[in-house]
Amino acid sequence: MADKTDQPAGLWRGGVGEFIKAQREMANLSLRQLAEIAKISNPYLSQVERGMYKPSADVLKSIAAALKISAETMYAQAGLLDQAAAPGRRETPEFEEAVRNDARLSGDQKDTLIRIYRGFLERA
Amino acid sequence: MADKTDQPAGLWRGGVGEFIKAQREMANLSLRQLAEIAKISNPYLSQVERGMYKPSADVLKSIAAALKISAETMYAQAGLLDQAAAPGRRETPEFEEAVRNDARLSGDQKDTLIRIYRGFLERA
DNA sequence: AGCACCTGCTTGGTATACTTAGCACATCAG
DNA sequence: CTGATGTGCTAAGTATACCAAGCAGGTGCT
Repeated sequence: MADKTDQPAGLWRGGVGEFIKAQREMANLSLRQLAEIAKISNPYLSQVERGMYKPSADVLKSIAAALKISAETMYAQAGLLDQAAAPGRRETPEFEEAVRNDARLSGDQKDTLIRIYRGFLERA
Repeated sequence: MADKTDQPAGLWRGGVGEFIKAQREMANLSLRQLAEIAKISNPYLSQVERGMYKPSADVLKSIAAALKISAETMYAQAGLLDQAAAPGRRETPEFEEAVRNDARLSGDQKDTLIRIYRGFLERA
């Protein structure tokens, strides 16, 4: 929670709003049109675009769908996905990513596997 | 917003809570421990685990980090990243596939990692 | 002049995400 | 048997995400 992107309260410096507004204008949609498609109220969308509120993931997903953008791109813009996930995709840390994403492993088990793995790499 | 996953109010049928609880127990963390790491209150985490509240993306991200799970995995479990996904996006990397594709590992090392991995899975 | 229909914004309220204080039951040390 | 410390949970309050109603300005049409 205590991220560098967090503002004390009430106001939020988000680039999400600007991003949404830019995408909306590029799609030639009015506030009310986009709000209706995304099933949110138009005043709220207005406030979101101006960075007064930090929309929930549900709303972000809904807006993304209305704008025909992937939810991932939206979350990335909102700073909810620490890694840049857009087009270009890296492939270096295959192993550790696979371990971290494996829901069947416990935290300790993940640490163990990664420790062994790194040990192997150092021996080369 | 008016998704199929939405319940009228107050209660939510989400599998996220169960998922979080399972991951927390696999990591041998108490409610308070995880709550402190994730910087949320422990009663709230309790309620989230029992599906009484639908946590915001911030909280999900924070919990995911505390559990050493990728935020994407978390969002997917929460139903916030459904199928559409990004165009060029690859499937989730499987552990054994990642090991076999890792050119920096020797054959023996690959076998060792996979053997340990399978041992971990059997313990569940 | 009007009226109709856009545009985005403000106001005031409701719903819900989230917190702080504290309860009830367990386990272990003295 | 106490007291200390652990577990998860309830209750009551605060903060904020979100909505419905309505206002002010712009454009066009008759």
